[in-house]
Formats: sequence, structure tokens, C-alpha cells
Amino acid sequence: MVRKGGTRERVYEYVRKRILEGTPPTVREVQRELGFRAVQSAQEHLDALVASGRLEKVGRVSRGYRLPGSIGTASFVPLLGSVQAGELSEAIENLDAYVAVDHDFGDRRGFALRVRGDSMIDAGILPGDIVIVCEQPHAENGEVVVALVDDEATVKRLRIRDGRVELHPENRSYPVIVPADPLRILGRVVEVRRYLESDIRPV
Amino acid sequence: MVRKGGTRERVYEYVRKRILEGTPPTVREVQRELGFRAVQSAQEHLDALVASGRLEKVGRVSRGYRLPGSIGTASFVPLLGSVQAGELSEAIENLDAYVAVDHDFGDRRGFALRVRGDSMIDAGILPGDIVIVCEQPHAENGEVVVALVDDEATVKRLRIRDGRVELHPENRSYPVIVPADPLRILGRVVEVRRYLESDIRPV
DNA sequence: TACTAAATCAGACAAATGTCGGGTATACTT
DNA sequence: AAGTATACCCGACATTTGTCTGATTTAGTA
Repeated sequence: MVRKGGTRERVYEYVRKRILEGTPPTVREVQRELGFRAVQSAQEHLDALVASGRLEKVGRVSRGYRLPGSIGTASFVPLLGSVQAGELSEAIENLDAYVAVDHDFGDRRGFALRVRGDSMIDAGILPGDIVIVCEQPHAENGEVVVALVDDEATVKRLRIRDGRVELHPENRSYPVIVPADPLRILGRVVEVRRYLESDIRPV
Repeated sequence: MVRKGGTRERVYEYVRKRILEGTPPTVREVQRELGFRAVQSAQEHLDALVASGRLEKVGRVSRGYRLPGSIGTASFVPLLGSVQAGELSEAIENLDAYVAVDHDFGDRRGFALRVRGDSMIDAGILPGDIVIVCEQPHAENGEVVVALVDDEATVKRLRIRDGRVELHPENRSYPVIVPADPLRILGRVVEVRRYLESDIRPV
């Protein structure tokens, strides 16, 4: 036996690579890749990897191996061109473009929004950028949020001064917004993206 | 038969949903979901969807349905904390963090790099931002590139003036870099990202 | 009505696939 | 020497899965 200690690692590396590529391998594909003459050899390595928590397994279905903790399972969130009034759900329903995210939204939903205007340019958020948003009705002081102002979604930094809620643009040319009505927050921005060349490819 | 015209669409929606969730369905899973009493019913819808180009199929393996054009098949690129000298390949080998991208790199490889310094701040690239890079040895005038300067990777905009190559920061506090030796370009920046809260989750 | 095309169903087969019981060899421990 | 754990192998079985042939139903049309 020339290489013994490294076999387990090679199995893991191969499975991980296949999962990240989008197609978890079958047990026999692992067997062939590693050169085992018995299925059981691959199976035992996989079992051991699952037992040690480095892999997870969903039922006894084919290609059922995953990376733990939903890691590596990129999800897609809908890209909304614009959001108006309270039609967030409807806007999400009708959209046909998605962007891949590796963010974990937990119980909440996520969506993406294309930024209009340069009111956040000093925060490095340029017109045309895409923000990834975690849908939630509340946010804390200092967080960048998507809020409804005049029935249109806008990206601003939330400030709370003396118990009063303000929306601060990060551009000296724009005024601070002090909402008269209770502010409707659509979500909190968790990521900013800029595609420098290719368009977003609709999924 | 109450709903007939919509069945094809329902099959497509289901398959797409499953693919985006990371696990393409088997033919019989489609059958069960749609309530068909025959496998063939699901099979024919799938064949039709493939024939019309709305789905793609890889060989006669299980769970072999994909969205066309590698769309929806998010891949992961390695996140490099720093790149020095010519050790790009080695740096990629050793990394343990990945970020999900929906960019299509074609034949080329992609990687991600954390930006140091504020030399590109006027281009909306802040310190700590992550750039997604398409590995390529050449770039065109005006493109943002990752290049080796003093054996360290740096992000700058490439300018070609009178046949001379220059690296322009987008921050008036920094000088234009005019490389003495032939410039070594690691790749072209195709995307800029900023995670506002959570750390990158290692994959 | 007769014809046609599409959709669905019925049944089946071969290959792929997950799983299991038991065997062999090696290294290490007691 | 005996025991034990690990890694690997052999053969096999039941499901799952992709695929095929043919029949039935339904809707539309000449």
C-alpha cells in the first residue's frame, strides 16, 4: 500500500469538487475516480466523511451528498428592476432574472435590486449596482436599508436620532429624508455588487 | 381535463425550481409532483422542454437536467487573500474559501481577491471589497485588471497611451504606475462585491 | 365521419444506484 | 500469540432510474 493516509482526503476533495460543480457524484463514480475495485471501499470512505461531519447526506437517493450547513449550495434570489408601493411579493413573482448568492437568509427571503441614482455614491454604491437584500421590516441604526419613499424603493442608510428615523444618503448633494409617515422598510442590504461587463444573465 | 395547456409550464417551473435548489429531479420525481400516472408523461414533457431549448440534458445519467447555457448552475471560485509573485496556481490550490458566482468564465478560470487599500475608491471599489477576476494574460484599454506590481497583486485600471501601458488608480492621492518591465496581468475584474455584514462563509 | 396530432397511460426492461453480509490483508496493540 | 482496527475487496440484492413499445383518450380538423 503506497498511499494510505491520503485516500480519505482524496475522496473528500473529489466529492467536494463535484458538489461545487453542481453534480454530486454517485458512490460508484467515487469508486471509479479513486480506482477502487469494490463499491464498498468508496462507500466506507463516504460514510466516514459523513460520520465526521465533513459531508452530509440526504436520504438514500442518488447523488445525495452535500457540503454541511447549506454551504456550497448557492441559492438564487430574484432580481427586481424596480419596486413600488407594497407590491413586493408580486414583483418577485413575475421576475425572470436571478442572481446567485451564497448568503444565508435564514427564515427570511432575499431579493436583489438594481440601484438607481447616485445618492449612495460616497458609500461606494454606484448607479446600476445591484444590492442583495434580506427582507425584513426593521433595521438598526447605521444599517443600509431598502425603504419605500413616495411609493418607490430607495437605498439609504438608516439613522435613528433622538428616537426619530432618518434616511441618510451618502452624497452631499442629497438631503436627509425625514419620513412623515411611519417608514416602511423592505429589507436590509447585505451585499453590494457591480457587474463590470456582462449583463446579468437571466436564470 | 381541467388544466391542459399549463401542464408543460408546470413541469418547467418545477424542474427549474429543483435545479435552482441544487438538486435536479429524476423523471419519476417529476411524474409524482405533477400527478402523472405514467412515467412516460413526465418523460415526454421533459423531452419537449429539451427539444425547445428550455432545458438541457447531460447524458443518460440520473438527475441530468440543467438550465441552458450553464445558467443557474452557480459555480464557486476560490477566494485568495493575497497573491504574490507567480504563485497564482498554488495560491488557488491551497485556499479553503469560495464564493458563489453566476459568471461564465468559458475556458478560463476565475478567482476572487480581497482588495487592499483605497487606490480605486473613486471607482467605487473600497478596501475590503472582493473582486471577481477572470484569469487572462491580456486586457484592453480601460478595463480594470489585477496585475503584479512589485511581486504583489494590485487592482488598477489599465490605460494604453501611445502604445505604453499604464496602471491608473482611481484616487487622486495615488500616482499612475508606469511599469518598467513588461506588465504581468493576472486577470480582468468582471465583478465587484461588498459584503456588508456577514463574513464570507468558507466552502 | 374519418383522420391526425398531442397528451396521457400501461407495462416492461436494462442499467444505474444504494445498501448489505462477509472475506482478506496489514498494521498496531495487548 | 491473540486481539483489534483499518482499509480494501467480492458478490449480491432491492430500488431507483432512464428508456422503450404500444395502447388509450382527447381535441382539433379536413
